Amino acid sequence: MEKNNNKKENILNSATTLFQMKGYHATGLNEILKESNAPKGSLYYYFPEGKEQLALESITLTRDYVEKLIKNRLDKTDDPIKAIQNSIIEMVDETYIKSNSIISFKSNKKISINLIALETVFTNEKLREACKETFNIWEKCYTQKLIDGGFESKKAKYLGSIIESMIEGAILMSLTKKDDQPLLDIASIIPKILND
Amino acid sequence: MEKNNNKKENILNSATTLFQMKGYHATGLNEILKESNAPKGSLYYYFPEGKEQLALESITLTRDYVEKLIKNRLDKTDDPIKAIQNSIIEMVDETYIKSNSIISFKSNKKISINLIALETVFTNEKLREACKETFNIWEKCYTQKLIDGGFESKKAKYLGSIIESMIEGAILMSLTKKDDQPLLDIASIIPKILND
DNA sequence: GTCTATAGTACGATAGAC
DNA sequence: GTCTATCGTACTATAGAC
Repeated sequence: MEKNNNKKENILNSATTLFQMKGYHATGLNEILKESNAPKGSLYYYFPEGKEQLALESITLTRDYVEKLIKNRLDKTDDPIKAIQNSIIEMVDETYIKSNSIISFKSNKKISINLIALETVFTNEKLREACKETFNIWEKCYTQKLIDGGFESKKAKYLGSIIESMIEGAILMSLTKKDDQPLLDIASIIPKILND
Repeated sequence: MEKNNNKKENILNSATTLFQMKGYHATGLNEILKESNAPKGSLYYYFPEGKEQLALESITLTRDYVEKLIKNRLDKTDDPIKAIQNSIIEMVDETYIKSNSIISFKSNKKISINLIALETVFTNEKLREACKETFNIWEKCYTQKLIDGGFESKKAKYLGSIIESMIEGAILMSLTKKDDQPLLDIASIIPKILND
């Protein structure tokens, strides 16, 4: 049973990394299987609904993993403004891909669902809904931290939406430019946005 | 000659819309040709380097189109803060896709290269570079408006980076959630970010 | 210059041996 | 339960008729 889970986990981990790096449509099942050293039969045994199920579980895996990551980081500092600022700076180490690309992404990092979100906006409602829910959960981490820090509920929600947009946008820009400056820039503006 | 351009333009316009909606890998050449009522021979006559060239020209088309759009909108208002805020609000009408999806996107709208940017980060340097340059050009529109409005050059550049990240992130969120609130939220916070 | 037919490959998925 | 062989379909790209 543990063995089964390991096998399933291997396939899912490879799929998650590949979907996040290359995208849903550019990633072939053969590639996933090659990466995880599994035969095709295994894939359809553990994921009977095929590629879509694989993507769905990849999204929820990333959702839960990143949610814990954010919460752990926010817990490290009492002041919500500094906590949020620091948590963004910590993201830089994960997202910024140096010229020797891939490596940092490849080592089982689960960072971003931005690519699969955009890929499915017009083409796959089920996956789009999963991405939407994921963003909402991450957003709520920031909102809750602000509420705990004394912000009024409605304002905290508004600010949480802005923070989430900024972070996902900066990840997009940092990846495209292969430069961590966009992420550092939005981290540094956080106090101005959150202070009264 | 005009005729040729029209034929080429038709193919390119169809490709641009499909790449932006479905992505580079999910869009087949057959689909582009069907949409633009052209035979396969035409595509390879006008775009001898095939799909990659088609994507490259799609990106530059969108780059120039959106650059003009942004500049025109920023020119409408003298105060840079209000000008930028209003230009974001005007984006809402283009980006927000209601339940009857697609239609607003389909009517030849060139809005976003976010999807193709993320798709090519790890897989196609040429296209990634084109996306990077596109983001830089759009970013400079905001930076220049701030400089013209009296902002110090270095600060204007820093703020331009933040504005561009926020906008692209909010587009991502608005599309994924099918909700214009993320874009409206970041528009409303602009004065707080830009005021001293 | 314009278009059709088709090559060659890779895809997602499945059937069925063991 | 595990794995292989293979199906049918789509893809990008090209060859070559007109």
